[in-house]
Amino acid sequence: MSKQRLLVLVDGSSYLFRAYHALPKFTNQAGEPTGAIYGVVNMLKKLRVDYPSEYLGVIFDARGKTFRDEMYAEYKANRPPMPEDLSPQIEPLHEVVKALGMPLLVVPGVEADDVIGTLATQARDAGFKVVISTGDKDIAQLVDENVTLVNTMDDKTLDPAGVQEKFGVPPELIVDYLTLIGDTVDNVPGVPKVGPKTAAKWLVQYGSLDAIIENAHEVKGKVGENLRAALDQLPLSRDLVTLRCDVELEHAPDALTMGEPDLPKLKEFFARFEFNTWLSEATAADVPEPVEAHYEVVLDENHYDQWLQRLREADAFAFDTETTSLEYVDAVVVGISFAIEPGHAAYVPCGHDYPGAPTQLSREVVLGKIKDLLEDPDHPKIGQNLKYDMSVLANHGITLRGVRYDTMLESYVLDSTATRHDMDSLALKFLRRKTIHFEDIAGKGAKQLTFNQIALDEAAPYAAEDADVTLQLHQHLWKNLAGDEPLERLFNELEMPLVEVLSAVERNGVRVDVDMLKAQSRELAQRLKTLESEAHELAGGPFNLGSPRQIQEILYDKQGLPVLAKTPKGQPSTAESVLQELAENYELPRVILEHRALAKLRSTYTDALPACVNERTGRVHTSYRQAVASTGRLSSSEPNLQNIPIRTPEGRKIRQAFVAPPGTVLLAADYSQIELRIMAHLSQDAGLCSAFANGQDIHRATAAEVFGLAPDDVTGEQRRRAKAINFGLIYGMSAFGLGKQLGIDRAEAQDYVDRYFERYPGVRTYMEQTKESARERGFVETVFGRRLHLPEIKARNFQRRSYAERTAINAPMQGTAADIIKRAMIKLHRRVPTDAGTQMIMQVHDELVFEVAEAELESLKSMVVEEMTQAAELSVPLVVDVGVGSNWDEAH
DNA sequence: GCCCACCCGTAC
DNA sequence: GACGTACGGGTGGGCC
Repeated sequence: MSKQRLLVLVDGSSYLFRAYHALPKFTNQAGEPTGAIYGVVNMLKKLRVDYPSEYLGVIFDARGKTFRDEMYAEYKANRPPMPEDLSPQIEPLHEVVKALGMPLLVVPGVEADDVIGTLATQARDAGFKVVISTGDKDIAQLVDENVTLVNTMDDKTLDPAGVQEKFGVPPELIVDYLTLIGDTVDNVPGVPKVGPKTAAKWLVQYGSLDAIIENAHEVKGKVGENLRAALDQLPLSRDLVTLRCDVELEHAPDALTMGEPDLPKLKEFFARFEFNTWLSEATAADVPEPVEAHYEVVLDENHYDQWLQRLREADAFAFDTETTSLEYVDAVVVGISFAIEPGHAAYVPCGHDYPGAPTQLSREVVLGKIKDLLEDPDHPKIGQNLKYDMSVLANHGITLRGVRYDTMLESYVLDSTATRHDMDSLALKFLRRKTIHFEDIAGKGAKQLTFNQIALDEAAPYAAEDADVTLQLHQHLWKNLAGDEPLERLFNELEMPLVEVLSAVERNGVRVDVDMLKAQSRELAQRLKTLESEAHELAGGPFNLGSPRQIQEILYDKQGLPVLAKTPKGQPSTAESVLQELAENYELPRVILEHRALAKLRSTYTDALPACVNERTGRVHTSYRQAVASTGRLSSSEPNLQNIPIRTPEGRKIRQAFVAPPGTVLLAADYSQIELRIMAHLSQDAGLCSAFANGQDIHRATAAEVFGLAPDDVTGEQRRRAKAINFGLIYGMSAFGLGKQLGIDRAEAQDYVDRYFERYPGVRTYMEQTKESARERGFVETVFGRRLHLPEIKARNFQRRSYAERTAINAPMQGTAADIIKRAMIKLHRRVPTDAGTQMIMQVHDELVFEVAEAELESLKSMVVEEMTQAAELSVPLVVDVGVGSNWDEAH
């Protein structure tokens, strides 16, 4: 015999009002009211404990008029408007209810009570027991032997006997009862002077409202007169208080089933509203059940074959390579680990050599047997930072394909502002799991072992865990990513396909003329020496020119120069802009500046770069980091090739050392003003759009507008100022910042800004809307759906909030530009022929650099321009400038 | 010898 | 306080 099904219906609107009035006026740090949300969610949680039914619906009133307003113009006319700190709680509450996994019903044109009446009736007829959670007495009319009420605030339940006891009439007379009493709040007229007592007395005496009406003539006294005077409007009142039980609904009661809670969303809400206990609960619940680890070490061919078979049969598998080095171009595989289901993983060592190491399968056998599988695009792979594994495998002639899920990128796409996306951090954050760290088994510092030197009983659990944890992370992260269409597309169509492109660009490397750099170093050293003596002479004694602290002492303490600015720590600043100003009147700052500039070039570039040339390839191989910059940009490190000097002639000489090998030339293609173009696209500002559409020099056009001149009459200085305005806007700069940048006073800078916004009003609107949307949604996004979370956009702390606002303005532009060039890179990687020596070798945010076989120059040039300009359809054209030369400086 | 915070400067 | 995103070199102090 099956148990009778139970449907719980929640009168959300009734609880919303009751919670609002019952609870103190909670607000979060950002000043958002949260009390009513807290109260309702608290009630819902309690209800789930009391009635853990499979079927449940939470019903709220919709906005706007209902059929009762049509029936009776005065309906609810006495009701005060909704308090202004309640209405902003409604939408978020709906979202929380959904995130709790509860079916939410908001039906326009009727009231929540009518929806409840309809569902209760339908459910009862379908054989359900129904419990209605409400604080509203009107709903007592629905009670029968299968429908009961519960007031979750005070835990009182009402069955038919309870209704009789409470109201003095049975449920079927509740409508009549309410009609006689009327409702002052809803402005339903009843019979004046008739309250609960009289209504119940009459109904007991006569049996129904109709009977009372029939016998109205015999009722004595003032109330009798009132009753007779009210006779005409009683039918209307009865209609108004009668719940409709035939509302057209999308779903039958048995479709109202509890879903799984959306824990990430709940966490987001609970964090935002500062419901910290629930936040911890949700955080604790958002961790998969830990599974027992069964890790195997594979040492013989038979065992390996079994694993290979399972890998081939799996829908997807996680793997990780262990190697001799973090340097991807030199790393050699010493083992591979696999996981197909959580808790089960294997490590296949194939290169551990230490005294007493067990006999292992050879690298040739291990890689040889798995090559086909790794190269098969139809076998999806899961990994953490797969670009590295891809490169390591390439070192052994294996082209990794089917690179489908990179957990590092899953985490990055979900939240680019997280500071770390390495496996250990992700495991701790998402699985609450403390993993074995590399340093735990390899040691650190000078005596750090390479992986092949680590004993298998330590290495195997570490390696197998890597594959296992990666698989578990993927399952967890993918649950959050899949189904979020924009993010899923960004991941599938942009970030994952980019992995192999970046791997190729890194492996291609750049040829650097080491002799040239070394010669530059020597020359710089000489000039530095001269400048140093000069400085020491001016200072009246030796000091370290590389030490800001010592410079500060000399300039401000010993020589008493004016302190024009301080560092964030409060120390007198010796930054360039400050010394620049001091240099107008003093000699020493000028010398320090020149020394600094040259010392920077030497230490960071001419000395450092030669050390980065790989011995085997003779080229420099940077690492592009795909999960670092919160806006979606790439970053480059070891060495950073994205900050090679260009502005000064001395700096540019370093670019001359980035050379094309014989038979090739360098081609550099960069987007012209891409971020301003994106600003035009996003803001749809007419003036900005038409300036780009007409191919104008944008800074000159801006100057013409701001200074009220014809473009041809704009001076160089005016153009420079307009350029500063344009860049400042992209960064969310204030008038203060602009003034400082241009060396003008704040009022003048404000005047520029005002005139700019007067001429380009769309830009101002866009910026305001972006901030507003960030406040509402908690994030901003790029044209291609990349998100950047801004939890501090509502911070009370001015500094934090302002910073979030500037980020909100900048991120969509910077991020869209990043998306666009990534798209172009993917397309070009697929199109560029690989046989004649042409290859992509660098990306610098808005620029791509290719090494091009001379014979292919013309075709490549048009291909690059085509793909870069077509990488996005904006409302303004994308323009790409191309240069060619034997070195990177010439190619500009 | 190693690590880290700080200051500074390079790029887009 | 005031301009977004990065990386990295040198100093100088603390720690082992």
